[in-house]
Amino acid sequence: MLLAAGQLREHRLKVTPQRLAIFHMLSNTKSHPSAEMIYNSLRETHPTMSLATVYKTLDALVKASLIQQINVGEDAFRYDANTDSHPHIICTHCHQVYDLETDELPDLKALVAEKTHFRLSHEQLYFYGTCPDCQSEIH
Amino acid sequence: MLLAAGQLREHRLKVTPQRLAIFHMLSNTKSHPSAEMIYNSLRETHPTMSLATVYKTLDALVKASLIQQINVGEDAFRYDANTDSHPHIICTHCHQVYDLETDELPDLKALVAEKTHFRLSHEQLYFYGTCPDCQSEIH
DNA sequence: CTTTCTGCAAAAAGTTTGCAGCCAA
DNA sequence: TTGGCTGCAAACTTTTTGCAGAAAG
Repeated sequence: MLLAAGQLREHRLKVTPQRLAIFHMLSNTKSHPSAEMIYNSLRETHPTMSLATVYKTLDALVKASLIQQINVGEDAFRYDANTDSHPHIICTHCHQVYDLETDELPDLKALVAEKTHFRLSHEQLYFYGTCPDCQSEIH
Repeated sequence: MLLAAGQLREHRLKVTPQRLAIFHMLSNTKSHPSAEMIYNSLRETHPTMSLATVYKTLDALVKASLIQQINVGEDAFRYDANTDSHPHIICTHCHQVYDLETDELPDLKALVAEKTHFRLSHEQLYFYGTCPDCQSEIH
């Protein structure tokens, strides 16, 4: 992937097959996978890659602001190639994590900054419930 | 503490000194402590209490909906005796966690439910930044 | 050729569990 | 009395780290 390689180079990160695979996989999914999920999904194509490498790569990508780490309240962190600080909605039944379009919600940052006098850097908004698919499945 | 004892009994939990101490400590702080912080702060008065007991007690209190567990994105969980699902604001400098009054923010739940067709159960809203105290300290 | 990266294994950190004895009801 | 609770130690899970060899630039 030329694009990914360029982005890595810009941050003075060496372009390795492992990094390309992880970054590429994250860029082409909407599933917000955990480190373990990434590791398992790349096992077929990269059978020698270790879980430690997945963690080190994710750490490098987060530090370079090429991906973001999110914490939906499960045991493990999830990763997202969309680096905007956008709200997520999580199905507590199937554990899928979906994006919410930012423009669908009012901007709270300015309001909170005004009320609290904090200098705000980012926010994390999570909504939990049952997704439409799981709702019909339960019935 | 009579109040706390009664709340424990209502949920068929035995009233023990350890549970009273933990519940009481959580009810009288605004600091959203972690299990470790609770353990350390009760060491003086309850030197024989183990960290495992703190975890088991917190688990029992969460299950009884007497406290809530929050996940501000740090390594460890934090606990809050305020069981309403209210937004938090976290100082990334001093790691303090503050409450935000719910009525200061618009209610997003109905809006999100309408847009996504999820059946929503709860939400977690976290704002990150530098608190006023740390802002002046840095200068 | 230098520096960074990988992959293995071991360690760390937070949390959970098994179990024997203890205590609230 | 008895079923639930405590406290200890051991286990477990996710993530981090040290290090030797491998690969990128």
